Amino acid sequence: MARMIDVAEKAGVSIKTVSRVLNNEPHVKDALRERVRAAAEDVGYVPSSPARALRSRRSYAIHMISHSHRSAYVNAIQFGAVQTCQERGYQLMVSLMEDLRDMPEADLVARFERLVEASKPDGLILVPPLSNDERLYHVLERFDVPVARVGPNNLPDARIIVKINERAAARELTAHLIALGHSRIAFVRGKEDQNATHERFAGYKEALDQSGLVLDETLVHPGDFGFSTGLKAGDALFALADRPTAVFAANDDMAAGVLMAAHRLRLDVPGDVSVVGFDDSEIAEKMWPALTTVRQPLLAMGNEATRQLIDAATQSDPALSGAPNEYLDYEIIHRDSTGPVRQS
Amino acid sequence: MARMIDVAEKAGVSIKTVSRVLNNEPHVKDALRERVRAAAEDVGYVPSSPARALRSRRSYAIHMISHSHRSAYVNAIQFGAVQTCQERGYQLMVSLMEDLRDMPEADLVARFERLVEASKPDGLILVPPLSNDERLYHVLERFDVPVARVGPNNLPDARIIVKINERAAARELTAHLIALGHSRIAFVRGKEDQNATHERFAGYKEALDQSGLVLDETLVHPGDFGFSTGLKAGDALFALADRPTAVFAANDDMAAGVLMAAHRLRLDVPGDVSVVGFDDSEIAEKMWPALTTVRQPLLAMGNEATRQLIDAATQSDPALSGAPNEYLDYEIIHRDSTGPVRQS
DNA sequence: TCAGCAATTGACAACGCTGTCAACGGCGCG
DNA sequence: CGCGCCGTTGACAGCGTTGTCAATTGCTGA
Repeated sequence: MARMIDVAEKAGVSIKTVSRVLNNEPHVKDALRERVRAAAEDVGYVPSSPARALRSRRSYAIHMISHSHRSAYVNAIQFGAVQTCQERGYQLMVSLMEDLRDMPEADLVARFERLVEASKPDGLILVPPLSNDERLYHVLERFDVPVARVGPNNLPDARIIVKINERAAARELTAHLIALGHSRIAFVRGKEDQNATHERFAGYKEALDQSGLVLDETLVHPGDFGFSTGLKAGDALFALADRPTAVFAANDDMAAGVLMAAHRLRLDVPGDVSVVGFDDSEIAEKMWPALTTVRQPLLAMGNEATRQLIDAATQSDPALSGAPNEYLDYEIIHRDSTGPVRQS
Repeated sequence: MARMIDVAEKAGVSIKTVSRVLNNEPHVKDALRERVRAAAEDVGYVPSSPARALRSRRSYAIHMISHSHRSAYVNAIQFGAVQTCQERGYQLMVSLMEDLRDMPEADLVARFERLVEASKPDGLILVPPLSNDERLYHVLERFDVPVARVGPNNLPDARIIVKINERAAARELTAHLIALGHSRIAFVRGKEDQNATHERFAGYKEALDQSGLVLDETLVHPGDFGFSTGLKAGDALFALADRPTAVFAANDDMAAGVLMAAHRLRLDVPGDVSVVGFDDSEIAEKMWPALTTVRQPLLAMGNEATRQLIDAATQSDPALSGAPNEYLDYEIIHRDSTGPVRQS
C-alpha cells in the first residue's frame, strides 16, 4: 500500500534517496539514513517485488525444481531451501517436472524458457534425478541463470554442487556390517539412471574388496528406490537356499520393504538378518526395528544450495562466489536393525 | 528476452493488440489473432511476470504457508497445490511460519504485511495448524487476499475450506474396531490446539456411544502427533493391568510409535492388540504390520484449495466463485494391523 | 579566499506490460 | 444517401522501482 514516494514525502527527501537507504547503498549521510528508515517504519513501507524485479532484473526468488514424485528426501531439501530463503529475504518457488526421458528436446527447452524467462529467478535448485540429468544440463547451459545441483553428480564442470560422499558412506556402512561378522551381504540397487545407485553400490563393493570378500552377484538385486521393490528384493533374497545374513538397501524406503519381507517370513531382525538403508529419512526411526542407516544432512544441503545461489546472485563478481564444492558431512546412524552375525 | 513489442513488430500490429490476443481478450479479428499468435510463437515470446504483476496487480502466484515443522501431510498438500498451479499457469511460493503463540500480535501483522504486500499473491493456502488459528484468522481479515484453509476448521465464516469429515471417518474406523469385537479401545490424542485432535476424538467417542460402550478415561492418552509421544502412549497403555485390545492413534506417526511399543513388548499385532492410525501418510503401508488407517485425499485437497483460489482470482464476480465447502471423500484403508479380538 | 574535487542528493527516464480512451471504418436503418 | 453505432485497432500513460547523470554541498589545499 505504502509506496516509496510516501516514505520520501514523510522524510522530506527524494525517492531515490529512499531507494538508496533501503538497499543499503552508500552515499547517504548517517543522520538522513536514520530519518528515512524511521519514516519507512512509520508508514509501514513494504517494497513491491514486481516493481523491483522489473526494474532491477533481480527477482529475489529462488526456484526449486523437482521430479514429479513425492519423497521425504526432496521434502527435506526444500525445507532447508525455504529456511535460507526466508532468512535472506528471498522467496522460494517450487515446480514439478515430469519424466524427462519422455520429453522431446524442444519441449524441454520450451519448458525451461517459460520457467526461466517468465519469472527470472535468481537461481535454480535441482534435486535428483534432475540434478544429474545430462540433457537438462546442456539445456540449462544456454540460460543465464545460476544452478545449484543437490545430490551425487558426475556432470562436467557443474558449478554449484551440494552433496555428501555417498561412496565413502556406503563403504563405511558396509564395513560396519563386515565388522559385525557378516560376509554374505546382499545389496538392493536403486534406479539405474540415478547416480546415487552407482555411488552407493561402488562403496559397497569397495568395502567388500578391502576385506577380501568376493561380490556374489546373486546377492545383488535391482530396485527403484520404492518400497515395493525393496519388498520384492527381500522376498527373493530370503528365498535363497544360502540366505544372506545382511542386506544393504540403497535407500530407506527399500530397506523398509526388506524388513517387511523378513517379518512376513518370521525372520528375526537383526538376529537372523541385519538390514541397513541410506538417507535416514523420516521413516528410518519409525520402523520396526529402527533402521541403521546413513544420515544425509538434507536440511543443511538445502540451506547450502540456497546460500550459494544467493551469494552468487548478490556478488557481482562471479569469481568471488563458490566456496568450492566440498562434501558435506554424513553420519552413520546405528539403530536396532543391525547386529552381529548369529553363530550357527 | 523477446518482448511484446518484438511480437508486435513481427506481426505488424500494435503492442496493445498483442496484449489482447495473448490474454484472450475480445475485440480482435480471428485472422489477426492467428497472425499474432504465430508471431509470438516465432520469436519465442514469454511474458514477463514482474511487468504483468506490476501493471495488472495480479501476480499469478499462490502462496502456501506452513508451520515450520516438516510433515508428510503438508508435503502431500503442497504437491497437490503445485500440480494445479502448474496446470493453470500459476506459480507456487512456499513460506514457513514459526510458532504463532510465541509471536506478539504486532509481529504477526508485520510478518503478513510483508508477505502479502510484497509479492501480492493471488491467494494464500493455509495448512494445519495455521488454518485453524484464530489470531491469524483475524489478522488476515484485514488483508485483501483470498485465503484457502486446508483441514478441519471451526472458524467463523472462513471462506474457502477444504477438508474431509474427520469426525465421521474416526467414527467409522472406531466402529470397525468395535465390529471386530473390541471393547477396550484406547485413544492417543494429538496436539490440543489442533482441531483434528478434537474432531477425531469426537468421532471415536460417538462410535463408542452408539455401541453402548463407555469411554474409559484411563485409555485416553495425550500426544502431539509425533512418533515419540505415540511410543510413550503405547508404553503406558500396554503397561496397564487391563490392557486395551485396540489402540486408535490420532495420526499415523503416533500409530507407528504405538506399534513399536507393542513390538518391544513382543506383543503380536493384530493378535494381541489392533492398532489404527489416521491420514494414510506414506509410512502407513511401510510399517510392520501395514497400518489400517483413514485415507485423506491430500493431493486432491491441495488441488482443490488451489483451484478455488485461482477461480476466485479469475472471476471478477466473487459471488460466482465458491463451490460450497463440502467435504471431500475419505476412505478407510484396511491393512494388517487390525484383526478380531482374541478369544481368551 | 577561492578553485577543485569528492561526497551527497535529486530529476528523470525506463523496465515491460495493461488500462483508458480516442480514432477509424463498416454497416444497419431512417 | 447520410447518420450513428458497434466492432476493431492503436496511442499513450502509468504501475513502483532502480540506473544514469546532473546539480548541489562541503571540504581541502594553494
